Amino acid sequence: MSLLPSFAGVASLIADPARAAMLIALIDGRALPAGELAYAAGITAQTASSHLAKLLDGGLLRVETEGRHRYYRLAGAHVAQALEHLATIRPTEPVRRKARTPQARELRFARCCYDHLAGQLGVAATCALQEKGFIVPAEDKKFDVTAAGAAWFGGLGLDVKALRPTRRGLARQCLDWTERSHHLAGPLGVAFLKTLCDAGWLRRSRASRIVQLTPRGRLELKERLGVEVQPASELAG
Amino acid sequence: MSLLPSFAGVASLIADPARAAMLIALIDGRALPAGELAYAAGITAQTASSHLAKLLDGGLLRVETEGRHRYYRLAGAHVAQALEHLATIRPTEPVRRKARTPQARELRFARCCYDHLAGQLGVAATCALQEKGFIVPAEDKKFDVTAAGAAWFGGLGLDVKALRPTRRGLARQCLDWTERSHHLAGPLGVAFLKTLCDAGWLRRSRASRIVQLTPRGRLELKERLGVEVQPASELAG
DNA sequence: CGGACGTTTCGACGACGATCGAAGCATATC
DNA sequence: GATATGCTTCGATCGTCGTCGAAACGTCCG
Repeated sequence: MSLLPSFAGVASLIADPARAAMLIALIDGRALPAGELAYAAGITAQTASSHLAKLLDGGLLRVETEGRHRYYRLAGAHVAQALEHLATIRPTEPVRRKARTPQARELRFARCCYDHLAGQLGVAATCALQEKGFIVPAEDKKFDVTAAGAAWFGGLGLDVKALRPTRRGLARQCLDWTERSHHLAGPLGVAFLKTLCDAGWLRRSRASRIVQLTPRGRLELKERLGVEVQPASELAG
Repeated sequence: MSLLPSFAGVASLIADPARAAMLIALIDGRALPAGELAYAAGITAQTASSHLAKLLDGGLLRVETEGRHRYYRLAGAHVAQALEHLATIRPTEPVRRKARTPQARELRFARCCYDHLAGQLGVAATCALQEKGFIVPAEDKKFDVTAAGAAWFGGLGLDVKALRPTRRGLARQCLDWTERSHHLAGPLGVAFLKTLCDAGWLRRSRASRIVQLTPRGRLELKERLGVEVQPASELAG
């Protein structure tokens, strides 16, 4: 009866490895041209074009034409969320730990998700903020910022009151890809990452989504938040 | 980089219509035997068995053997969440409204989901119950029944106090497929549908899951709940 | 035990769809 | 205009997977 066209249909769109690779490449919200997505998926331009058309129809992507390029991006945050939730499902068997590339390791350690901090560092920081009572989980996947929290952010030069909440609130809980936990997102999350970068605690890579923790940043995070992390290079993987 | 090997794999498990139907049948957390799932998906027992084995491997289902039955259920709340988020993705385009068969139209208008009311009518009624303050959304996808609500149900001859809550509560929020919203489920939902049928407001079809709204029912629902709906036969699509 | 029932395994068939080569369009560059 | 580049459409091939019939396995019941 096909009462659920969207459901299985959407899943089948994600099910193809090539399409999944493209979606993953787009998950941080960037817009990429078709050719680059083809490269990311390891397929020819023709095949990629066909896939992109399907994802477009399926409501997973949006596209903007600019000159002779066509830039594709996720249709919205709800798509990113759905993808992230999908990733929480794992095969039951103890999946053999694959040896990760150094890059993958760094990416897992700290990266930007849209414009906020994600990865082990992002989750650790968010946990610490909660433990200190600076932010508290609220309904609808949001965080409330406490008075103490506003003061603490202020000490970093981040004026919480100056931030303009979007329709979805000031601070949101964003499910973390690799860590299976939440990290800080929303306008506060964006400002937080920017503040930490400006202060020289973090460094964003230009080419990828990797975020590096500087020695200075490591020290400050430990002192101010009690967050103690190993740099990516020392992680087992 | 294959940071998420299981990603496309999990999606492909959901992508099959038969498997999707089984997952949907399980989305409220109940455990169902293989045969019933086969029936729900409209396939033979052999085929269903193969699908169930895959879903099991994929970490989407758990199973408990009891006598000669095998009861399958979702592997956890995270699976249900992922499924629901998937359902939020819709084709962008007001996809050319397919001419639905009269049956599909009726099914979309009102049907029973297990033993409670679903479809446009189910969602409308549930929304009205919330607006009137008779039920309020609670944690863990449950509804709480207010004192006013208990009184209102009592006026219908439905004694809320006489209902025995299951382990999952007295009233639950069940995701509605076609309407992309929640409707009332759980013991209260079951009793509600039964009461409305007994009162002659609704009529359940014996062969299918279609539920018909009688003229009397239409009038009563409008007066008592402020619910105003068009009968299925007058709907456009 | 023997028969009924629920479930799984095996094998074969058939259809859907992912893929790429070749060609067609559109835009940019000279 | 002519040519290169980025992307899409068309057509054909091929592998994969969903499907069911037949049969085996296990449990319940008389």
